[in-house]
Amino acid sequence: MSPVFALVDCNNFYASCERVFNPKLEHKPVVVLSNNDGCVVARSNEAKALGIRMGVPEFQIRPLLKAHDVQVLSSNYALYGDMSQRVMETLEQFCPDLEPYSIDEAFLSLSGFTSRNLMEYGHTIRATVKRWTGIPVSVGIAETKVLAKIANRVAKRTPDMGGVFDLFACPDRDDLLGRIAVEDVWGIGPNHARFLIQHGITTALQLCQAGDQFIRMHMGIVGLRLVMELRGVSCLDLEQCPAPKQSITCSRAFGNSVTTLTDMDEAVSSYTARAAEKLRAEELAVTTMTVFLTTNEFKDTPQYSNAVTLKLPVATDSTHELIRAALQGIRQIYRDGYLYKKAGVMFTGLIPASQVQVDLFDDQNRARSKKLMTALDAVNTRFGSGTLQYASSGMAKTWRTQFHRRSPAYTTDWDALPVARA
DNA sequence: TCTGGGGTCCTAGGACCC
DNA sequence: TCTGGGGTCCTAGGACCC
Repeated sequence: MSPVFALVDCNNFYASCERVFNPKLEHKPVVVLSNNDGCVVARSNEAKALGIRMGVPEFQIRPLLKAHDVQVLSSNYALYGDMSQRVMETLEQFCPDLEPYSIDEAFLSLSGFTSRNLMEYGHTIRATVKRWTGIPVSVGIAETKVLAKIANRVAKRTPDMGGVFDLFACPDRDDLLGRIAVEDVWGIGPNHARFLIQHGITTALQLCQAGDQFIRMHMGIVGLRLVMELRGVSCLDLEQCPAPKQSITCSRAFGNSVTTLTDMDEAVSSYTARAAEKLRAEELAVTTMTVFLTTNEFKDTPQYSNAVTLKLPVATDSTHELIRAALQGIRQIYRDGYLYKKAGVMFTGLIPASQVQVDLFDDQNRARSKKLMTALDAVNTRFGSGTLQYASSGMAKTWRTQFHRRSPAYTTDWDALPVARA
């Protein structure tokens, strides 16, 4: 059975989520900002039409935002995560062979569906997701993932396609690939794009026709796979059972610069607590932790960044042990006299929590600690994250990430349920 | 004078993704 | 004044072992 992939991708996902619960945003330019209201991370079509680029700092386009009455929102990850789940559950109804690829897109395997009219099926999927979740999606269909990505792009950018494009039904594929810029191919980043253009390869078609040796030598095995996929040879399979996590990170830019070890301790404590929650949610324990901090690279002030990697004596998932280690780490790298902008912790060497090797001389009471963590997570899930927290995370939190224009958590907080008035 | 070969593990860095 | 966060995979090189 020759493979068939569909890529279903939500249109302007964060902006669309906001619109579902706030219809006043309909037909207006909308942008969603990153943490600390720093950069634009999502744009409605109207905002794109104004020339607002992805990733641009908000302060640089402030006059434009004002002039066009652009609706500006802080990001609301609780809302987007929940909406993502609804979209994925809807897709699953159509096709159990589903790989959620990111918060706003999923690959479907339609290999067993070739007797159907794939284009029509795509339209049914699209209409149902819209009806059930309110989120508009685009569907691209082809025989490899890389080509499905391209098909999806075509679906999105060609309004008369109605949001679905089936590459199998394309009469002149070379012509189509010839119109796709090489830097727009999935897997070609800025570095490889620059290199390829220097060598006269500027379109997906030219990349498709490049020599295997040349690609292997300059872009490695990953690049070669990508080119094979462009040629219609499927090398990237649908990954249905997600591989176990390799790492868990929590890092944030500070709302205000941190200049004291006390504040740094608080920030790193709370990031460690957050990362530990994620760790327990995955039922993992950590053996190695990296702590890092850095100054503001955009500022003309003295620069410093450093990181330290600590091996934990026993793999653990308990917040207080991890905080203790993190604070030790911070002491090794913190230097007075800098304006710190960001810090974080990364857990690597993750193992299933059930397989922790206990040290013979281990002095921790593991059973007690496990009960405490279970209770802590339960309270914070029920009453909101941060209801219970460690004293070392501090109270004032002048460094805390800022969200001045956040929408309510419409779907995950009873108090924020939208109210319909008759 | 003549200085093997192959394997594993770890780490750092680069490239990419959304 | 104001510039995000969280991941993956691959590769090269060094340490170490037999």
